[in-house]
Amino acid sequence: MKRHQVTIVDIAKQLNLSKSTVSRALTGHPSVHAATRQAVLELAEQLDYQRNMLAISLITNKTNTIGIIVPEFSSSFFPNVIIGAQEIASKAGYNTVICQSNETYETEVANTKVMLANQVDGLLVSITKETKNFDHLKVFQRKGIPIVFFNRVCDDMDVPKVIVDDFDGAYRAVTHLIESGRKRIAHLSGPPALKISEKRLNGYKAALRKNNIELDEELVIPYDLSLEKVPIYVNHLLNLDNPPDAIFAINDPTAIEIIQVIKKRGLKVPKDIAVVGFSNDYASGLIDPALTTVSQPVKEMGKTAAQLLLDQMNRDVADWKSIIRVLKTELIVRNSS
Amino acid sequence: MKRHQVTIVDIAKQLNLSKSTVSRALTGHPSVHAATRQAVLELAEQLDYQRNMLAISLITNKTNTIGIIVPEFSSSFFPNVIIGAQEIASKAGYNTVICQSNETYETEVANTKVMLANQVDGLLVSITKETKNFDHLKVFQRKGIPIVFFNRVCDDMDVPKVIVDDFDGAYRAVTHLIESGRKRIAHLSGPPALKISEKRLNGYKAALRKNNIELDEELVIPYDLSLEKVPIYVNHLLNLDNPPDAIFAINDPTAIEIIQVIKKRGLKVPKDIAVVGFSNDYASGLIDPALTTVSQPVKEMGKTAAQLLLDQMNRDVADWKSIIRVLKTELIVRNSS
DNA sequence: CTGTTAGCGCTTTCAA
DNA sequence: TTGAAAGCGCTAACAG
Repeated sequence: MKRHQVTIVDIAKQLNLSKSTVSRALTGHPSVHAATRQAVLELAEQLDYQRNMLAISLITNKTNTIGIIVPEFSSSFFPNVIIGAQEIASKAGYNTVICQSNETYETEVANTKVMLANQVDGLLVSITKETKNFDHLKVFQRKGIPIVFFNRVCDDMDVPKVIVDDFDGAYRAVTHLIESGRKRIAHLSGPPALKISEKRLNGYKAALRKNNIELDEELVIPYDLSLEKVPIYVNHLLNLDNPPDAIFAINDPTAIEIIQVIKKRGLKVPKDIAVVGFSNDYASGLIDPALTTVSQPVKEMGKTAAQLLLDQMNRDVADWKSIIRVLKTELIVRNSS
Repeated sequence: MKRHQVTIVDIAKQLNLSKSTVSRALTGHPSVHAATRQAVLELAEQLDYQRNMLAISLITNKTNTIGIIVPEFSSSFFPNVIIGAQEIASKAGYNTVICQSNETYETEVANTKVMLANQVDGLLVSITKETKNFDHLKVFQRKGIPIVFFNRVCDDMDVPKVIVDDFDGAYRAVTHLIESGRKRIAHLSGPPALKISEKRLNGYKAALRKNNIELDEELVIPYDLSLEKVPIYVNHLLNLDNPPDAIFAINDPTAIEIIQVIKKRGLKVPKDIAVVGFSNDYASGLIDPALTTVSQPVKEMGKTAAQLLLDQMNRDVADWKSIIRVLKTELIVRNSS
């Protein structure tokens, strides 16, 4: 069937005006007779006229849409970042198109194609744990479409980034464990390719060093963030001749899994072994024992990233800046440590 | 700055062909010489040509986009529905635009405007707790844009809906409580305007009736789903002369809040009072004690809704059907009951 | 202040 | 099989 849409021409005909005059009236152009404008606006209202953004975008080469690509959607982290970003974007008159890459490189590449097809005016990205090649993202730079990274950033590209102070957060988390008397602190780390893994690992190491605890490589296990594998690593750690008395996890979902495994083995958290996470996800306060964790200003991160993106979009390509905004974290001590 | 885009004209010029031929080659039109097509395709590839969907949409009056409006984003429920819906949509070549209404009617109305501006080809909606007037949604029907409701549906409108068997789920949850010896079962219900509230309430009542337990109106409290108000109602219930020995909550977030409040008062779940939720959110299995709840096939719901929408979109308006798809729930008994 | 003209990038008749 | 021309709905010069 054929949908009918009310167009400027319809209004122009009924009012015996030219298209351009109607257009001007509609877009608030100053040089239109007040009475004319009034008439146009009234009729438009009455006819329920909607501007055809497709046509406008075709001309202006702007879609008023920003794209957001996130690795997943299931923990509370990314949805909350998105809430923040949408708040800022919609205030500035931008819509958002959201894609999730499902933590796979191929999907992420496909997502960028979608964004290109949608002709987004800007892109917010948090990369997958697999992403090592960034050509699909560099395309945007080349096309003059600004990009801002958040959380999981790409060091290769000279664009704005919003992160938290991962090093500092990890450092404080581990220091807290040491101060509560833990001697052998393990770290279930993330994929080495991710900057956050590296920085949190460095924070962990620095805290040990500062307190004259020798780093035991045996206690540091990098893993690929597939939660179903956590039991393997935790059991491995607990089966060591000299098992750890604390585990610092790369993130909260991991820490929560760790606690489950420990409990299943009949050990007590934190008596036998303390656990600390990173993120302060919604579930972390609810689990038993409640998880000690490093909280990130999640919504804030979304807002900041969106704001940075808007700034770029209103600038000439030549003036693009590659600011790195580092947000503060906060250590939340609960019962798991 | 001026972004440059490779267009059909560029290709046509280089190959000394007409725009139309290039267009035909690109769109896989049969009547084009094999060699010509080959040449066009190769050059397009080499030039990294991207079809301008705006222009195509302008002509075809189709955007290949479906809209999704959800009340919130913070529990695990809606993100998971969206994952399911996106899976089906993208397989069919559709992009998705997601909006969250933040549980307020005004935002929902604004969201529908966004969807209209984006000229979505179809809409998936779960309404807010406040939505009583549906004019903003009926607009879509009038314009020939199909709508499918999921989870929170509108009974006023004759369109496809995907829900779970709320009555049955509630019935079984409450029956389970009765069978485990509970005598005074309270129900923290949702806003009466929402169908799910009504149906779960009816399931609750039916289970009581079936077991010859008289309904005590004092034990049924409808509330507006603002979690911060849960303590008020729970404390009220616990302060009754004859307090309940179980609470059935409209959903999991509510149940989780209830457990917190009970624990804070120094009472034990489930010894002193059992709690049962509805949804099987991610957090529900983690909380202490693990929550007994009615699980819904969440991703499935998204998939079904998207499929129903696609079906409508490929049909003439006259043939639109208003199927109601009811998905099965499952009672998951854990430690809170 | 208003009308005319051209054109955004593409598809789609209608001819050749 | 290919080309020329018209037009999707709108805006943006350029005239008047």
